[in-house]
Amino acid sequence: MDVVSPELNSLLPDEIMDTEAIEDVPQPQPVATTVQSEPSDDTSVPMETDTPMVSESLSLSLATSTATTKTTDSVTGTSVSTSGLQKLTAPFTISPANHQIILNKVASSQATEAAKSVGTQPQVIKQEGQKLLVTAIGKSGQPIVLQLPHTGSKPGVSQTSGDTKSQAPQFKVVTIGGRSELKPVVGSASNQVTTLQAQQLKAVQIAKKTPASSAAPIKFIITKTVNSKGLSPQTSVPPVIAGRVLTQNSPVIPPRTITLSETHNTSIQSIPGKKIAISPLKTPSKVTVVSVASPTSNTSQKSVALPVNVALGQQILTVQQSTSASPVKVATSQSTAQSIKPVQSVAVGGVGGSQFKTIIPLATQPNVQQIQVPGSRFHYVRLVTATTASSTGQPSGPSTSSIQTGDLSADIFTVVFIWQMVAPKPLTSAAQVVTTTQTQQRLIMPATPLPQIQPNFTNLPPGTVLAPAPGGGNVGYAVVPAQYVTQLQQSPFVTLASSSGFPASTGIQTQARLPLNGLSTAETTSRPRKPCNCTKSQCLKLYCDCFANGEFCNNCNCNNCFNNLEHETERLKAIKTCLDRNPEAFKPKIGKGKEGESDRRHSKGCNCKRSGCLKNYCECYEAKIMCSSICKCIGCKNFEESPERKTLMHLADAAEVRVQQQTAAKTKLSSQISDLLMRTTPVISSGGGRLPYTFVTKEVLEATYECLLEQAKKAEQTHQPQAEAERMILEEFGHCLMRIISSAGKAKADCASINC
DNA sequence: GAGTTTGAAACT
DNA sequence: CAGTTTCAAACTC
Repeated sequence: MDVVSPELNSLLPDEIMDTEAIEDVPQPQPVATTVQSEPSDDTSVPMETDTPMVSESLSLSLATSTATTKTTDSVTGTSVSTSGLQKLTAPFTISPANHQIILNKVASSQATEAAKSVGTQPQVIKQEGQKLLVTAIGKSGQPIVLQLPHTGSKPGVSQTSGDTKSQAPQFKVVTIGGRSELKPVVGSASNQVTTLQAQQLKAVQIAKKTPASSAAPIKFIITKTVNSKGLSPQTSVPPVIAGRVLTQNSPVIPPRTITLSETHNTSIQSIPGKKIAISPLKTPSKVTVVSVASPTSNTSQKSVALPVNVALGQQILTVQQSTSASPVKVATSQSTAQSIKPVQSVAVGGVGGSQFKTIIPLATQPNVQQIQVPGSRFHYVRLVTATTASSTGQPSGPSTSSIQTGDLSADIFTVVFIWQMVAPKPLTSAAQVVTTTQTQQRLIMPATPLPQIQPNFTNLPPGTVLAPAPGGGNVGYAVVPAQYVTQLQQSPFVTLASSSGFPASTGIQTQARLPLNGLSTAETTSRPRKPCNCTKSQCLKLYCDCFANGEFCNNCNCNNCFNNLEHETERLKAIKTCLDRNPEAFKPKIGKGKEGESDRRHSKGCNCKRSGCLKNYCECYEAKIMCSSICKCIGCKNFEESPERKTLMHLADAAEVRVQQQTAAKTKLSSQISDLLMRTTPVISSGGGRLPYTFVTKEVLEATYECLLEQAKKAEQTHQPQAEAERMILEEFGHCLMRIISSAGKAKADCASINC
């Protein structure tokens, strides 16, 4: 494992926070209750934000950001509403030691302290001593610990704060934020089968400790919605099983994968991976979920797609399940997945449908968990050590999971940032990377030097780059290119699609998109990155755009390419070399300008001499920005008042308009031709608006031919020029076609009138 | 598609 | 840090 200098952290923020590169996912603006992350959080996450997306990026809010979150069962129509729910703008914290997942920002201590100040305990969902600590980022949120229930716990039982031993056999719907009553817990495993199959909804109840008494816990709702699609009625395994929490410490405990996610045509797969691809990336638009898996885990993981709405204090984590998810697979995977792997993964689907967050168990640490949270562009994952987690329970049934309030005492050692949600792809068994994207993904995983966790990172695959956060103490960062995930998925040994329980998403764009050179997200996402053509650099130098963008070469034309998983060592070395040479080598070149200057400018400026900075040789021009004072160009014409530039821009605009018009014309013509063919093509079946008869019959063709021939003869007799003759013939042909179409339409109408 | 131009990256 | 070389993309024909 390589640790890069703290400078790496400095380059992360810009890209991370550059939300322009993030694929646009509809995210409703939070109502007044939305909690904004504090800029001060940047201390732990040194990000330079070109756009004020901090809160959104860190937000786990998925389905709704409004104060009131309502989860409705698609089948039964039952709904659970939580008032005062807000976006949970908290990163995840994972405690490998105690299976704790803390959804909180680096400054989780702040939230924890705040919670303590009000006398509240972090809400914990425990399973056999495993805790999920969900805390709001920044100030107002109180940490919530989701502790997995013991197997023997009874369904529907709400856990009070401090009762870490009590176990809930199943997920419960818990409302957090002012509501004292607990939602009825979803039925037991057996019940869940029926209930879930019917309702396709799973609710996770999370009890929140109240400051004064645990009797009236504040609730936040975690609901799981399973897509009925593809769900076989005979399926013996209910989606609820997916949410089952098993004791990781137990050797026979099946790997736990809890997917709280929108399954929107996306597949989430948790694969026991041995590697984590972490590499410094250049652009913010890419976010890759990196899995830190134990090399020893070789069993299948269970994944559960859960729409989760988590309201914590004033913060809310909302996850809605998409309808496209295949619950059948989930159930299957869960039923099949058994105790071999100690991996827990939680996937949370957001409204956007393509976004996921995954918390993956780190290495062999039993406490490591995977969490996928869809719906949030930017995610935070922190790994913390939980000192109070209890792990004695045995996983009873697939449907048993409980949420308890519990103590949170953990040492933060690792922080994982995940942003740029993407459509999940099948994961490889060798890697625990969970998410894939239509857009580029990048995973930044801060790693802390805690000794107990350090061993885990030794299992990271080559290419992993870990960097300590500047002044972050025990917090560091690791950047992983989304491409890594893609490669893992493309690897021959990656075949979890069938076992993942999630349908493999189709049409997923494997090539990550970067807001390269300041291009907008739409620009970068609308067109695929050009394949490189490197011949001598082995794609391991910045000459290679793929490498420079932190991507693996994919479908490129390069020769002797080393920018792939097969040459991880070389790649890592090259990355280090580049970083040694220039710590900001992978930082976006287009950043924010000085005060009063343009919002975007080249970080280093160009050095053009002959192009006048009006050709794409110039990086400024290529990025569609003006040259700035830091440029060293000669004969620059790329400034605001430049007539050459204006002319060029006008020409470019005109050309673009022409292209658009041509495209539209082609589309229209194609549509017309298609429509014509539809009308004239003989159709046996009368469905789909097709004409029931064959109108272009042999007789029609012969008649048309006669007409055309007659027109030709007429032209010849009148000694018309060839061009005129052709025109006449074509004109006649057009008339023939019109008559055919007219006849066809009339015949169809007549047919319809007689109901044929 | 081949060859040229260009400027960033890499090297000295 | 400056000059030179290498490199791959952009551009031209």
